[in-house]
Amino acid sequence: MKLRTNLQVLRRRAEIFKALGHEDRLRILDELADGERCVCDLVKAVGSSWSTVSRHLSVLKEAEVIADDKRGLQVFYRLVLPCVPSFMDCLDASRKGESVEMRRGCGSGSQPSSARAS
Amino acid sequence: MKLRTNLQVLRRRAEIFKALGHEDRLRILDELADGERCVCDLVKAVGSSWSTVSRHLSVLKEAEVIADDKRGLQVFYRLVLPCVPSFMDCLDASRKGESVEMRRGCGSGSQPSSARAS
DNA sequence: GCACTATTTCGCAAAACGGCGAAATAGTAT
DNA sequence: ATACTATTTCGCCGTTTTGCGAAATAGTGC
Repeated sequence: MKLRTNLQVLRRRAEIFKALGHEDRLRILDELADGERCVCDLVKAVGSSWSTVSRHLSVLKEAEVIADDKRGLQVFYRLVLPCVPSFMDCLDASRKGESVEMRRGCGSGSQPSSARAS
Repeated sequence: MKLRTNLQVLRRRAEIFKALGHEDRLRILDELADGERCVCDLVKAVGSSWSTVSRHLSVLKEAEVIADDKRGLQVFYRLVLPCVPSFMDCLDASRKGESVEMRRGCGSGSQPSSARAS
């Protein structure tokens, strides 16, 4: 019998998931998985306007998924939430339609990590 | 040098994150973490109208985070995405303001799992 | 100070989302 | 078929999110 998770915790989780719930923001995280990047790099990677990318970054930062670091004229962003990359790998393992059904064992370290590259 | 993740994969991930990005839907998943539940139970747990809860369920089902099972008059839902619960635990470990900074080791099996109960 | 570059904030319009009650659907029983 | 229960779908409407260009801000060099 597990106790019900309290509202604050649920809200915090939802904030993170909302921040992650956008294709372009996931593209940004994909870039940051390799190490920090300046906004200029991320603008190139995403392909939207500076203002749009900047807003995506502020959403991720507000949720504390990423953090920034100003150096000179540039601002560098880096991934801060530790569990994101391995969770992504687990999600990718459950491609839509392929029926996973509570298979355990996802979540730790580095999975085979297929599904890369177009 | 990691290759860029392709668009389809990003879209699939975003769909899942969007589905998870709502307080009430996380409450539903919290209930389902204990085992399957009929819609009536979930309506009680969430505290919104049937139509609203039903829509939340359809969002989660469409994203294949949960699956349903009709038995008689009732519909039972169950969790289907294996990595969700452990990811939640990792998220909870990074409470806002507490600075996690790339600490690895989240993601596998069952963490101490604090943050339960109001 | 002025010019220049990198980035964020603002203000707007379009699209997506969330919640509700009413109506529709489906299963069971009589 | 009718009645009853469990659940989903629909239509409306208010709120939030998104994307953009323009303007604002911040850091550097002269």
